[in-house]
Amino acid sequence: MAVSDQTQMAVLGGLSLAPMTGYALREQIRDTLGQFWSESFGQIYPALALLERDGLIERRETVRSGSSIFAVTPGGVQRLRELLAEAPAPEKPRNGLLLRLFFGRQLGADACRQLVLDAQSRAEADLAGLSTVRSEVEADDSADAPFILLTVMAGEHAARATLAWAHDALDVLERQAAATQRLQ
Amino acid sequence: MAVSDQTQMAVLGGLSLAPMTGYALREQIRDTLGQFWSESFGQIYPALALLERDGLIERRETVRSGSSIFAVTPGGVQRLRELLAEAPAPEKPRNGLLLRLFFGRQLGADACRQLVLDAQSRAEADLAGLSTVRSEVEADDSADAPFILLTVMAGEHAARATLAWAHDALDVLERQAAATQRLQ
DNA sequence: ATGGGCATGTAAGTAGTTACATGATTTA
DNA sequence: TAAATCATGTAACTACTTACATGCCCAT
Repeated sequence: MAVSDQTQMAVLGGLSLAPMTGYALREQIRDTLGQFWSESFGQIYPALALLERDGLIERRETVRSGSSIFAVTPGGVQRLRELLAEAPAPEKPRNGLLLRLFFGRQLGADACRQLVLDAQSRAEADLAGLSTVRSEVEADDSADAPFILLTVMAGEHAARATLAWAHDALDVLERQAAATQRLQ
Repeated sequence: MAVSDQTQMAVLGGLSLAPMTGYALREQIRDTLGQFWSESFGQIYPALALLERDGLIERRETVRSGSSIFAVTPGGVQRLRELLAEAPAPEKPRNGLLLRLFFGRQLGADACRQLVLDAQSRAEADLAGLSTVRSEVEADDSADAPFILLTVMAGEHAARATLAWAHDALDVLERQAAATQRLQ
């Protein structure tokens, strides 16, 4: 199956930070890129096979039989730069939360309120997690650190925006509930 | 082909606001839900066929031959409420901008700067568009309006967060460029 | 020795997009 | 009357996920 440019970019990029196994790469993507990117096993291994075939990554032996460390070759770095330079694909958003709120009249104000509270909790948890990541990134003086910090900052701003929105949204829902009650 | 619950929800929801043709529904989804939802023709028509088969929507004749207005039936409203009550599917994020910035060391600080500036422009445009939408929603005294307002507010908070982040990010990139220059 | 985590890979299925084909109606 | 727009629908394709199959290695 064809492997998309997007997936190749994530795989080459991940391996460019440090050579590792496919398994470790998947954990790396889930744990450090998870806030804004996702790849599944079913994408990663075919991508590794393709990139190896094209000489963009190479397999290094490990002590453990049946496993290998993948490292980006000079050609792979070149390819990564080309991929990164492509314009980001326009996103096709699918925000289940906002879709439900949009049709909130059918869902009911109480359920909407609960959805907002859930989003609030998630944003609080994200913010806590990001503060840990920020400390790590700030302690890291590698050349990658300043760029990684940009993505941490994006997560923080987004989470704080969610908290501020949740506050306003609960306000609207409360006033709306009060107005509905008056009509009854 | 199977039509996902998500698509059925968007289609039923859209038609619940007002009966319309499939074509108009697609425009409605693109123009009013576009900030947080997307559906393509290839999904909408099969969904309409399925929902009609199940008696959840009905086809009303129009003057124009070969076209029909679709309206939600009582059973369709019931189904919509069930779908809305399902927990939102966890998002699989794919933010091409943040992925590129994460590997910004390979992309280069100048290109990163340009990406941030582009995001800033888009956020400004979004904010301007949303202020128009907000006026419309505030003037609308239908029962749907307060819920639609919640999604408008979410868009506004997200856009303002992007602007604030862009400011900080340009700062980081500038300081980083200055630091790099000192080393040369 | 066995259960759990590390590791690689494939197959089947799902979801969604794009491009195409067709025709009606309106408008310039 | 020609072009643009409204309208419906399908087929081929792309991308991605999930579940499964397999085996290694370490700790208990």
